[in-house]
Amino acid sequence: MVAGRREDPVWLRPEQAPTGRPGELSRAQITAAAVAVADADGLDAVTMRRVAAALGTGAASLYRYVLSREDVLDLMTDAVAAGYELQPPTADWRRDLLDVARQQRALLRRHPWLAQLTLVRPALGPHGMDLLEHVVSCLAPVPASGSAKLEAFAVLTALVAAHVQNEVALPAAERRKQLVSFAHAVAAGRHPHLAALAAQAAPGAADPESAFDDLVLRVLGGLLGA
Amino acid sequence: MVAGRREDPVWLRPEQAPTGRPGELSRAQITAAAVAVADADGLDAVTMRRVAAALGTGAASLYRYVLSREDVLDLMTDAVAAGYELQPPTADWRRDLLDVARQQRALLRRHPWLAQLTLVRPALGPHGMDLLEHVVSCLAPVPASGSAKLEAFAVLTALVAAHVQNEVALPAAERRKQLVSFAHAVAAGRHPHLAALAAQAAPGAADPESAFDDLVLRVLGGLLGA
DNA sequence: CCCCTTCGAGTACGGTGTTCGCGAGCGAGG
DNA sequence: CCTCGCTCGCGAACACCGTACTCGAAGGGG
Repeated sequence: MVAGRREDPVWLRPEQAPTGRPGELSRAQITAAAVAVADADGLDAVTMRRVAAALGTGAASLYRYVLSREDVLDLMTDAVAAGYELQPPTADWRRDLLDVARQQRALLRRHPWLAQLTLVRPALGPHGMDLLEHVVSCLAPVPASGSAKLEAFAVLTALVAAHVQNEVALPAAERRKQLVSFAHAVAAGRHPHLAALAAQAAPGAADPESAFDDLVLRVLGGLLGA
Repeated sequence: MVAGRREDPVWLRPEQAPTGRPGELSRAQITAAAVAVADADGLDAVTMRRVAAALGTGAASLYRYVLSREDVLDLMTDAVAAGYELQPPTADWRRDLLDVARQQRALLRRHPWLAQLTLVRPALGPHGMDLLEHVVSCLAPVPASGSAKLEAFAVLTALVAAHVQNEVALPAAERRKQLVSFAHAVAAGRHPHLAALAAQAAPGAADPESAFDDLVLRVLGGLLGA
């Protein structure tokens, strides 16, 4: 029960050795520095050297606190998850989960790199577990199997992350490529239904907040029964 | 109208110059080699040097056919999308879209790296456009706005990709970490609802095929009306 | 046939994550 | 109080990576 096996998640490994010279840094500091770098210059800018420089130390020093760069990414994910303000469940689980989704969207918009991380490297640290506990507790009155509830959590998370990624976290060049491809396909004439869709035009794009709410509620309804 | 601007997607740029010495390779060959490497050793193994080596050439040569490594990834995505066997729409759009989702799942399982790519770098090449056209045509009788249909396509794609990623495309070490974290959270006792869920146990996990079908149909129902 | 253009690819550059080795520093045991 | 054993900090090094430059070589249209 001493914990700390190399293949365990970061959060279960002891941060410091119990004996010897104590460290000058902490995982919390490393995590904060990494988040700051990612916020400023994106996820690719989160290199060991860069994070270390932000802390005024050398890259190799970080490995005293962390096993790999992926550990840093996991820590970043959970650090942001600490930002949820979980309200006690009400009688209306749809409202409760919509609130969670809205908070997730807000966090993802504040940290655009998180969308990619959530999608490609789903990590559940302590704060992620708290979030999951909260969601499951909100769903207590819903007559669905436990696995269905876990699935709902996973789907909701992925849905919001993908949504925000399309909203803000995709490089402008990528979005431009999509548009050009679409326009080209329409112009080529071999995609009549797409052409019809394009002709129908986007009707001013209703306010994105309520569109998001609507999307989440629809998916939730489908997942967990009307 | 000559096409070929540097910021256009790969598929719109001419593959070869119209004059001068013709190339010995082709984008198709490069794409096939890259897919083979990814199938064998994962997406991270798809390096310019490795793909070039598989073709018996040098890394720098690939840049005669491709602007960057990201171009190669886009080509890989669309190459797999060529594998869809799109049936003519029936009267039952739910069945039609479920068929698409099943095919997508099968393709993703055959090429596990694609899940990550789809989630993090959604690319719509010619075959992707054909797929989108097909989905939209299946949805013709559905009374929903065009943007709602596009949204449904995006959600469906992301949903299936995330699902397959959790099924097969996540490294065993990652899945293990999730389990350990979960068990640890339950054992710590501060997550009663999670503990209840764990106690309730997974009831033999019903056959994953029908679970997938069920998930897709539920989400579709929520998205596009009962 | 020749020349212009493109192709092939060796070499090089600046970067990455990670390991090694070693001196420095701290805390505990005698 | 001193010393021993440990850990920490971190410069240097390794094996790669994506990509730019720069040639000589090679093929096809005039």
